[in-house]
Amino acid sequence: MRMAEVSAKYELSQDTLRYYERIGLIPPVNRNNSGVRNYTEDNLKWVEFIKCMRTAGLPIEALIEYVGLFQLGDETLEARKELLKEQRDLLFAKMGDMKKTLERLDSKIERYEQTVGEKEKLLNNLEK
Amino acid sequence: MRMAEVSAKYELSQDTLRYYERIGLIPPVNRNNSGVRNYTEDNLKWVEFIKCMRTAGLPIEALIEYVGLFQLGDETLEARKELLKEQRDLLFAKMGDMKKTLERLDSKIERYEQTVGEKEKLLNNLEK
DNA sequence: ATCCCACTTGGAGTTAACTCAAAGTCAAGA
DNA sequence: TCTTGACTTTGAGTTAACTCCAAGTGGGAT
Repeated sequence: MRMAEVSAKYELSQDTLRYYERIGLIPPVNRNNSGVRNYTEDNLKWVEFIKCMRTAGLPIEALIEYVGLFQLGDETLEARKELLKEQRDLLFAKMGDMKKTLERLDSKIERYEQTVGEKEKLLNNLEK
Repeated sequence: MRMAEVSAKYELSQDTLRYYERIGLIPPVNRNNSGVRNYTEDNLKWVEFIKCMRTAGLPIEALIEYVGLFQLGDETLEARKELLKEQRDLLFAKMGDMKKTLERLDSKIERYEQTVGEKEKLLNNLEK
């Protein structure tokens, strides 16, 4: 699969795809004999995985490390597991913060609804 | 309350507190006659609110707009409500993405646990 | 009186994560 | 043959959100 298609499929700009590859966030993609990238199924899986992780806000640096460990083979299973656990816990904590804020926003909005409602009632009374 | 204390209480650097005030993310804080900030209860509430919102990742730009609207008074109740709703929905969506990623990480970690476990068993067998 | 320390301002520097621009190559179609 | 268009590389530019630095001031302790 060529870059244009990959870009469309995963909604990542071509620049971003090149950038990710350049910094080692996805493993190198093979080229045809004129240097054009040809994404394999395996490449696509990486792209999809990285996109998912980035969407959730995992830092690029940690993901680069994961990809690097992966390429070193089975020796790094344990290290990869620990890395994922660490990021999982960070993500979990962040979701906790967000949940608190979401609740706070919800009750704030609720109060705004009431206040705006009362203002309207007042205006209605004046009209009569 | 002086800045050092506010900084400690909310774990925001003094630089960040000044920055927030400079860009209008918190309303202006009164100074004593030698120009030193003196945070009132009301100022502290803003600091705490903004910290909470920022921790959840709400963009500074939206928060500046909220503070601006607030300072314009009751005319802006409706606009403020809409702004909060919009940010709430964005936050909610983001949490959805993160939940998906969290689940994916959890099952990936689970698989790593199994794989690492099997490798250890293999090694144990070799030792016998 | 002098020294220290917590503050002040204005402006420059940093980091993460892209994003864009310039100049070049190659294959296919008119 | 010439052009078009999708790609290539290298390197610079951008954005958000801080973070740091230099130079200055006012008030309290020694």
